[in-house]
Parts: sequence; structure tokens; C-alpha cells
Amino acid sequence: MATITKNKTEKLDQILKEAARLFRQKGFGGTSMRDLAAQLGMEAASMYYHIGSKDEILEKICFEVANNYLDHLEEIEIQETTHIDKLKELIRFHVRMMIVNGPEVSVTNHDWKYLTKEKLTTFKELRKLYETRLETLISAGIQAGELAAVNPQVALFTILSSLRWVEYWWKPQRSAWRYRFRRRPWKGTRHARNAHW
Amino acid sequence: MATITKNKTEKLDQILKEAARLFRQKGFGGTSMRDLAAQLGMEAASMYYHIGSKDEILEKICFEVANNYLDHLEEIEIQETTHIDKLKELIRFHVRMMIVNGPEVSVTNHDWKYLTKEKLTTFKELRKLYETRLETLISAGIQAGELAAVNPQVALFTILSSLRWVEYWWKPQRSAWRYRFRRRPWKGTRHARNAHW
DNA sequence: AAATCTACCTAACGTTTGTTAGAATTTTAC
DNA sequence: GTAAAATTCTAACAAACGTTAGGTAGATTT
Repeated sequence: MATITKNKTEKLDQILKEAARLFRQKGFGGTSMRDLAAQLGMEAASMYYHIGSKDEILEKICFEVANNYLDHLEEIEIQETTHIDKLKELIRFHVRMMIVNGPEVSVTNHDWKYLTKEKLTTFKELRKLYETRLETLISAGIQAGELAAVNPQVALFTILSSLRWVEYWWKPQRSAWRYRFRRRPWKGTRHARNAHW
Repeated sequence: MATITKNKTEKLDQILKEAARLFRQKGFGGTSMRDLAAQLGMEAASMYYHIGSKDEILEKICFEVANNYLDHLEEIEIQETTHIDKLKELIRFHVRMMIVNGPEVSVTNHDWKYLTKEKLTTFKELRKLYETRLETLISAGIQAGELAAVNPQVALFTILSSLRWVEYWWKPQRSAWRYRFRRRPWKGTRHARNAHW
């Protein structure tokens, strides 16, 4: 091949990006290393120069996403705004994440079950931590009188769940998505990639 | 074993129930036929007297759920009530389904990707059909002046998505769940089995 | 020019997978 | 109590899996 040399990190990123795309499409269990390699134009064995194992790929994807969410929550927490504004910003971030890193977020949402035993435990802890702190944020908003006195946990789950539909709804457009998104908030809607009952 | 004889259908149901439980827990790809058999106290090969293939198990689960939803929607459509009451009844049914058939619904929501190519196509069509008709119902409700003039598709997705949190929230209690559910709408809440970002 | 390093290759490994064939056993019917 | 039918077993298959070993061609360094 006549491709110019890319450094190890770039190739690794390529592998992770394509893996996320395939995992979303066919699931972690439904995607073989040979599938992934073929999509990258190389042999399965060659990928092991860049990665340690298939499990490691999933792990990298899931923890990257998890840490993104947690880091952003931390940023929000220290901001000196109202609780409602914090929640709004958080929701905006969720939507942005799903639009910018669609495959990775989907994989994290659906295939985390396939994480190795130890990593699975850590992952669950991270997610629990996120939820706890988000719930705390909601409670604080209620206590401050900014939010109605709903059950914080129910509110938490309803917010997170209802946010999920962006994942199914959003399909990347080649360009000017911002335009379409703004001007015709729903007329540009393509039918969803996949939805639910 | 001293278990009394059950007929073929009963055993098949047992297999499907346990499969749904395992698929939810470890995913379709993460559950082997030997795992499933072990859980049922038999050998993997023995299950093939009752079933045709692993794919067929998933297929049976997914289409059973899909048809349940579609059948109920059909029932609702011919009822002579307001559109709002129809929507309410539909939402109630979704919640009921997730409480009564939790594992099956979860599997249908998460592992439908692993369906065989042809069955996958059919499944997507069924789901699309469900969504279209539900969207029609919402539109009709708007036209009748019963609902605010929101974008029907956005409403559709938001409703379905936000309903999903029951799946993560609900944990079966051995008895008297109705009591707890009614009397302390959220005090009995256990932490979720697994949630999302 | 030689030596080293980078990034891939081919070949193959041991496992696990879903599944089949056929024998063995249990249950039912007469 | 015996024959038939229903159900599960053992044993094994071929295919696919993730992964390792060792080699090779090209680039980079010395």
C-alpha cells in the first residue's frame, strides 16, 4: 500500500472508531475481529500490534464515554449557576454527545454487559456514581425551590430515558446539519435507524 | 430427577423463559447453548428436541413480544374512547408488559440485532408498523384538539423512550407488589438493575 | 551501507461455538 | 408386563472464534 505512515495512536483511533460503528450495528458478540479487520483493510492478527484484545477495545470505548460524562458533570457542578441551568446544560451535553459520538454512546449503552468481570464492576460503579450525583443535583434543585417536589429518582430516570431517543432519531447529514436542525426542527427528520416498543 | 412429566410445550416455554432471563443478563452473544442448558439442568444437545436452533429461540421471544404489542394496539384502535384515553391505555400496557414479561421485553429491545437476516427485516417492518400507527393515533389526537399541536414523531419517540426506564427500575418483589406500588409510589424503589448515561 | 524499528503479513494454535447422530433411558399406552 | 413413544444422554463434528508466533517489506536511524 502507498498510504503514508501514520503513528500508532492514529491507527488505534481508527480501530476504535470502526469498532464502535460495527458494535452498534451488529452488537459486540456479533462482530468478529475478522469483520473489524476487513473493514479496516487489514488482517485480524495485524490489529494486535495496536491493541491488546477484543475486550480491551470495548473497555476503551465504554470508559472513554463514561469519563466524558463524569468529567462534564464535574464541570457543571462547580459552575455558579442555578440548578435549572445546570440541568439544562447537562441535557444539552447528553444530546451533543449522542450527535458527536453516536456509535460510542450506543455501544456504551448497549454492550457494557460484555465487559470483563472486573471492568464490569468498575463500570457499574462509575455509572452509579454519575446517577447518584445527578440525583443529588435534582434534589438540590427541589430544595432550592427551583423544581417541583417530584421524586428525584423518578425524575432522574425519566430524564435520562427520554434523552435516549436522540440516539435512535439522529442520523448524521453530510453537511449543514445545524442549518436543518435549526430551521426545520422536525421536517428534516429521517425515519429512525432503530427504535423500540 | 423426580419431577413430574411436562409435555413438550411446557418444556419449550421453560427454555424460552430461561433463555430470556439469560439473554437479558449476559446478552445473546454472551450466552451459549451450554450455559442455557446448564441453567435448565440438562445437556445442550437435549434442547434440540424442543427447539430448532439458537436463532429460533431469539426469534420466538422477539416476535412474541412484537405481536403482543401490535395486537394490543389493534384492540385499542377499535375502542370507542377519546384519543387521550387510548394513549393512556397504551402507556399502561407498556408498563404492564415490562413488569410481567420483563426479560422478554428487554431482550426484544436489546438483542433484536442478532436476528437472522430475513427475520430481522420482518421484525423491523413490524416495529415500523407499530410506530406508524401509534404516530397516527397521536396525530388524530391533535387533530381532534385533545392534544397540543406538538410534532407527532417527536412525541412518539419521547413517550416510548421515557417509558423505557421502567425496564431498568422495576425489580420483582416476591409478593404484594401491588400494595407497595400503590401505597408508597416511590419509597419502595430499589436501586436500578442497570441504567444508562 | 548496515542496523534497527515500524507495521503489517501468513500460518496456525487451542477453545468454544452451535449442532447432529445415535444410543440409552424414562414415560405412556395397551 | 411389554411395546411404543417421548425425552434426554454421550460423543463428536465442522466451523468460527480470539489470539500467538514468527517472518517480511519498507521506512528510519546510525
